[in-house]
Amino acid sequence: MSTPHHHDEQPTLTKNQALVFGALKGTEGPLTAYAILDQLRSDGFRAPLQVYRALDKLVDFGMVHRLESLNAFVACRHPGCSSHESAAFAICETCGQVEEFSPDEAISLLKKWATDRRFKLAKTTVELRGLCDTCQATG
Amino acid sequence: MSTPHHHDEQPTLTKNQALVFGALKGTEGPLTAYAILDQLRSDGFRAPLQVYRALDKLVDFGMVHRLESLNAFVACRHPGCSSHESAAFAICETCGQVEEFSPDEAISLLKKWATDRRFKLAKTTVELRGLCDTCQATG
DNA sequence: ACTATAGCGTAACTATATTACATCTGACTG
DNA sequence: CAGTCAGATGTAATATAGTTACGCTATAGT
Repeated sequence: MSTPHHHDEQPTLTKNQALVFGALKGTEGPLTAYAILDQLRSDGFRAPLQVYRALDKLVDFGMVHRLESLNAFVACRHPGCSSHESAAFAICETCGQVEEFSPDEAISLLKKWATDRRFKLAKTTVELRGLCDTCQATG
Repeated sequence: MSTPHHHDEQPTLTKNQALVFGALKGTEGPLTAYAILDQLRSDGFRAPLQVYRALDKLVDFGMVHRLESLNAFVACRHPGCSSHESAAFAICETCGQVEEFSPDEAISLLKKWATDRRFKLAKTTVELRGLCDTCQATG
């Protein structure tokens, strides 16, 4: 196996990482760390740290995103996990659905702002909260 | 006094709201709710809820922003509290300094994305994490 | 006075995340 | 093979963040 690097295409996952990633992939919408823990108790998980450790790695690999405004996590839906650096999320406050998108132009403008200020950008968080199409119609 | 509305210019603050706002204004950088609580114990604050209730109102008034990626709060630095809707934050991970700015173009693009998807936008979170100019030089 | 609304005080609790420390496992080295 | 080193794991305890529940207070309108 090759040494795992930040943002490798397909890093080899440990057992715990695979279990946590599986839980996220198998769920539509975000999961909190404790929700993942509960799902994985039958697989032997006992403590939050087991989940947080796996999540740290998965986020580092670019396979999972953290939603800051929800304290929750989602599997990356980008085929091939491209462009995590420019990921943004639209979160419906009614149904909880999360749509991941890549507002490249907007992100470029933010990067330009950072460059102009000599701010060395490590991570960009863009999260839209509101009501999805369906929930507006329903409500 | 006029009835306080969302985003009125200068809403009358209650005693607790004024204390919490004062704590934030008097601090360079963000404060967590519990940090505010500790600061205000000498003013009679005893419980987190006293802080959270005041913060809810202050955020509603547009006088305070919540930083989702820090679980913390900052006083709005915009003169006259204009353009809270397009506020963004650059957060230095070394010194903790927070710079508020208004990336109007980027926000417009995000709004357009939302409109195109019929996503009814309630709140936009834009937070840049990284290293400020000074801390790059220092470190 | 009666009522409605907003604010306040306190306790208990839930939810989220980290620290500390011990153990295990596989890979590399001499 | 024994030594050792890094990464991963298991567990408990603790720290940090936020909410629910309940009752009381203040003020404005009728």
